[in-house]
Amino acid sequence: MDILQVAKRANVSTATVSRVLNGFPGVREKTLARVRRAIAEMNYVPNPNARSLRVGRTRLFGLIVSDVNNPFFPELIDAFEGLASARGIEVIFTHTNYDPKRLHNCIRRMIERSVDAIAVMTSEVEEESLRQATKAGVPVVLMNQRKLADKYPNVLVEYETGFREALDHLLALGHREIGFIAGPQWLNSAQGRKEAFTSALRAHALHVKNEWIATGDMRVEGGRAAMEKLLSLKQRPTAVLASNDLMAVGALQAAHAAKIRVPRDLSVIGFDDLPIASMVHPALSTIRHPRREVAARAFECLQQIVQGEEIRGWPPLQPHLLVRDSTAPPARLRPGAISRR
Amino acid sequence: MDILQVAKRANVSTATVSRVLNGFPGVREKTLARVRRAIAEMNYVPNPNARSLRVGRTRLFGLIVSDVNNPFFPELIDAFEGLASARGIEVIFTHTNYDPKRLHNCIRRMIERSVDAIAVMTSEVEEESLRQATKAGVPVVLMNQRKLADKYPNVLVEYETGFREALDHLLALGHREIGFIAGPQWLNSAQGRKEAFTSALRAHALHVKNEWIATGDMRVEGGRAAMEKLLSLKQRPTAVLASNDLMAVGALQAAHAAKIRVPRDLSVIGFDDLPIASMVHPALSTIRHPRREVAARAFECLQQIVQGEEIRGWPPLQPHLLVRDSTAPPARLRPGAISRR
DNA sequence: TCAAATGATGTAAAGGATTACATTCATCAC
DNA sequence: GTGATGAATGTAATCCTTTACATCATTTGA
Repeated sequence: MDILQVAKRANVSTATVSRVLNGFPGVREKTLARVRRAIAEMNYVPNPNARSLRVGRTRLFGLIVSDVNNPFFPELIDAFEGLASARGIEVIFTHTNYDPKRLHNCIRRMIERSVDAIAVMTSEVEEESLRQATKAGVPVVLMNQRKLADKYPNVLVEYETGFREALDHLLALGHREIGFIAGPQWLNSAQGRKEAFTSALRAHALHVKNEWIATGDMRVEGGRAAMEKLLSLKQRPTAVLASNDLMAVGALQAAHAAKIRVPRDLSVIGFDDLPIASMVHPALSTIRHPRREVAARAFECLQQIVQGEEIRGWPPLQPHLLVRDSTAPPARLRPGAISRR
Repeated sequence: MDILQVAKRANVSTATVSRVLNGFPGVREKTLARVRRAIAEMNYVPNPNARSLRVGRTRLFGLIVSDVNNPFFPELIDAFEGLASARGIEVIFTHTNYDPKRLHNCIRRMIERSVDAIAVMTSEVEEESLRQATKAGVPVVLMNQRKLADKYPNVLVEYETGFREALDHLLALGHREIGFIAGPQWLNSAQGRKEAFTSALRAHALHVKNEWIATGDMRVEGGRAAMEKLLSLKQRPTAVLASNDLMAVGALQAAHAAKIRVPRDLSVIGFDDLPIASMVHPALSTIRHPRREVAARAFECLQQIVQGEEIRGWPPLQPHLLVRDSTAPPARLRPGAISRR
């Protein structure tokens, strides 16, 4: 079942079979048919290792994310994999569990597998790890790594747009006291989100009130704790934005536990639009992170580099607000009081 | 940067370098050191294609799931991938989106990539698709496909145990009227779960009341609709089990919308223990599906087959009940009434 | 001391495709 | 009829590693 058998059966040389296989022009119609039939009859499939060995390309892309278990990623993976498979490219896939050391390993492994390109869709990236890829001649694309934006192709997402829309919405509802649940500032993405939030605040001529910014761990638990802190304040915000949906869900839980009703007594807005955002009660208003588009751009970008095309620069992607049920006009009660109807 | 360069630098033959690379015994200590140094200095990595071409094994496993976006799967993927990478095996990963035709494709693609083995962790499996793999000599392992259990290695999960525990719990709380939200019966897994439920009911000497079995689509929306149906009954159950957590979440939403408080007025138990189960309010009591163990067994099984070992038969895995906040003693009110304290 | 056994290393074939270059054959112009 | 042209096909080198077998050096046993 190698190409030679097919060649024999079709009474041609291996070269001709190869030409048919790869759609090269200049094979007579009749020969073509004969070869095709032979291929079909033997249901022959070419050996990808032999092919890659010779050609130097594997049609294999690497995809690295932070954490499969984080519901942010599945959609991104899905989109990336879908595009790849439509183009006959296979994806090998790993995750770092947020550990930069593991990123190093992941990249090494992928290079050893001689992937054609790597999409590093993690929140944290150390340049050192990327250098391996550069050295090995494997193109890389990153997600939202502004610090490395001039050195590596980068799919950018303009968080600020999302926050502005969220603030527009809250202001329109009448909110003026707006809190924020940030993530740990050593986390790249968390830092970016916080900066985007404060920047959006200023753009709306609101000033940043530090005690209204609590910090969580980007997970549900941390969001709950952060919200508890905000709720314990003498004067507390009437609306709270969270850096991600998981923390927003935690915030909802904290509010519920404190018998503060969302959205009547408090408005909450998340970020990302995870599937859970629409499953919790009340359904969470949130800023949709365009992760399918991120995946698509990342893929396309790699594809272009691999094919030696000019890589196109894109404007950053824009996240947009999705209004669901967790926002309403503020209660305007005296500070600390709890609405009972 | 091929093995010959390394050989030259270390003043040995390519055979010796290969021996060092693959940890074969019988290389003198000194030579070994020399070769190692050469490898390190040139930071040489062997070409996996050439290697696979020669050896006939790729150290590549395929993993096929139904749907990445279904929060059931990430943990399974995570576990599988973790085991693989610890053993120097890479995973190529696809999903069928519940479409048996795509399964066929997925398997074909993996065979074309000459993976060493395939884990088919989908709820639906058509034997026809598997035959490709058999024909190509690629071992396959399935998840919970009882119909194919004698033909293909199979990781079984005994749903019934979980349901029994759930019923034990509900009965102990005092429930006697127990409803069920089933999934579409053309879905393999949904059918299995329903059968397990009725069987568990009978094991507890409760009889199966057909109007208390509603059917959803295994998604949140379907769970909500099914629960609405159950709630509209004259005489309705005091507790409801759902075939999966997504539908249980939908059930929670329906109850909330109908101002029926869970668990005071109605107990709800899910199945799977998805991450959302602990995020919703009230935190969902559920039956934990041992999906990490499923992944581990699947992986181990494939590994054994690939290495030509005797494949071990395991007893089925047991799912267990996790009690959270969505179950409580029944209200014992007159039918249709709503508790107001 | 010598044959045999053992240990370390080397040589070269094999694995299956692609592809530069060579060849064949038909066609055409003159 | 002949040489040139171009289309179709073939030959064989190449990609890089593994590994059966060969070789050579050293040790062992009598």
